[in-house]
Amino acid sequence: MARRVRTTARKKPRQERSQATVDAILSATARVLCTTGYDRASTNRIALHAGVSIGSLYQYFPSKEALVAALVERHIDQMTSLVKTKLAEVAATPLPLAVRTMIQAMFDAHAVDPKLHKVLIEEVPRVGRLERLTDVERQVQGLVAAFIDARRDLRKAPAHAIAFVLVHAVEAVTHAAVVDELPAPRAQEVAEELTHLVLRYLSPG
Amino acid sequence: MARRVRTTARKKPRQERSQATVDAILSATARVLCTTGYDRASTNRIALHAGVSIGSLYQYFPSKEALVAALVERHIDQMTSLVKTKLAEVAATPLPLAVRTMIQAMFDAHAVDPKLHKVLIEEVPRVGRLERLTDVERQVQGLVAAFIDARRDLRKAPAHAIAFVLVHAVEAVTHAAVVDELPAPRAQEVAEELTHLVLRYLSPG
DNA sequence: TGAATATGCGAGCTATCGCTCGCGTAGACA
DNA sequence: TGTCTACGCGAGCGATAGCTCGCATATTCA
Repeated sequence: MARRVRTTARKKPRQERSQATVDAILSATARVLCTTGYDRASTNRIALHAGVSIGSLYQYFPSKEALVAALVERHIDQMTSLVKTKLAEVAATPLPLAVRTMIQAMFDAHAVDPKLHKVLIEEVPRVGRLERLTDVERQVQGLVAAFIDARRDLRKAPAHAIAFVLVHAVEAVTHAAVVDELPAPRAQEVAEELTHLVLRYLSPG
Repeated sequence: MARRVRTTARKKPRQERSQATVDAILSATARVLCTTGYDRASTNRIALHAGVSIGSLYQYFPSKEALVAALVERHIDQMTSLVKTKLAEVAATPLPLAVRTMIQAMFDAHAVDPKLHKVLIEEVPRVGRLERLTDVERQVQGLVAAFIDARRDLRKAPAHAIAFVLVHAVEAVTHAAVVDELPAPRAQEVAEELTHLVLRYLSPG
């Protein structure tokens, strides 16, 4: 157990069927992670659930770490692409609308695959390639800091500090609302309170 | 590996030396968790680092889960006792001071053992007895909700929603500041911004 | 059609895991 | 001092982990 050697890709799929195999493996990884948790999610079990031999799995993913890293990548892309496009869209809109939209986008992003997100955040060790999980937050922080710098209608304070507080606060509340599986009306209340929190915080008054 | 059977205590230490053994085991668990991560932290390795035989370890902790649960308990107690006493202290003080004090208390609580806290939050699977980790948050939320209800000088909104947003926001920002190992001046900035965030949010204006 | 290549297979290797159990030793009490 | 019990020990068990490797089958292309 736990040898963690090769983390780079091993072989690239050239034919259609092999691409299907790769997809099946990744999907199975997500399913098994959700149902059994990280340390019970053995590569053998994943291969079994994917309807693929363990040999095939290791033909495309050189290690368990690489496998999970690939899944993380896929999941992160799905979430961030959603948030990034929204952020670009609202760059020039009035602040209240912009904030409301972004918070909704955060909720939507977390709704992509809440259970997987939970496992990825709460159980996957952030070593090696898996560190990307934390990288993304920094990346988003940068974008938000830029967004804040570009605005003159906000209270003045170090943009990096504002971004730090804002990103983590919004992320955490959204995450908690989704992970705690709040019923829709409660979630709605929380989303509104969160919007309120951010708007009050940013207004120069 | 991974049998997870007995989770209740096995034997209670009666003599002094055995209490020392238990302490050594718990401390070693914390150290090994921090240095190797959760899934590399085997019971054998922990016993080794504690200078104790694997047999002795299992004399006091019936399973790895129980061992980690005990450590979680100890860590949580250290953190929450600090926060709870402060919360009681400031119950009747003016809001700005109360908030400032509580946020400082949160930073202090996270400073108790940041690395352990990080591992406990990010890697330990929340199954069985380990769920207590999430229980605490709900508990704190209740206390804060009560605190809010007791005050008439705040904006009116469902106390539970306010508490939800507040607790998760403050927790996340504090946690991030400590885990990211922000240099002191940056941390100070963040703490001030966080205070600002909360005060703005709570003021009725 | 046949050679070359891409893909798929799974028995099984080694390492390590969580944990047991039989036995030796230190301290308490008579 | 002898007896009883709390405490400590560590070889080693069964299970399972991550992963390899030799071989079978499907596909491409000449």
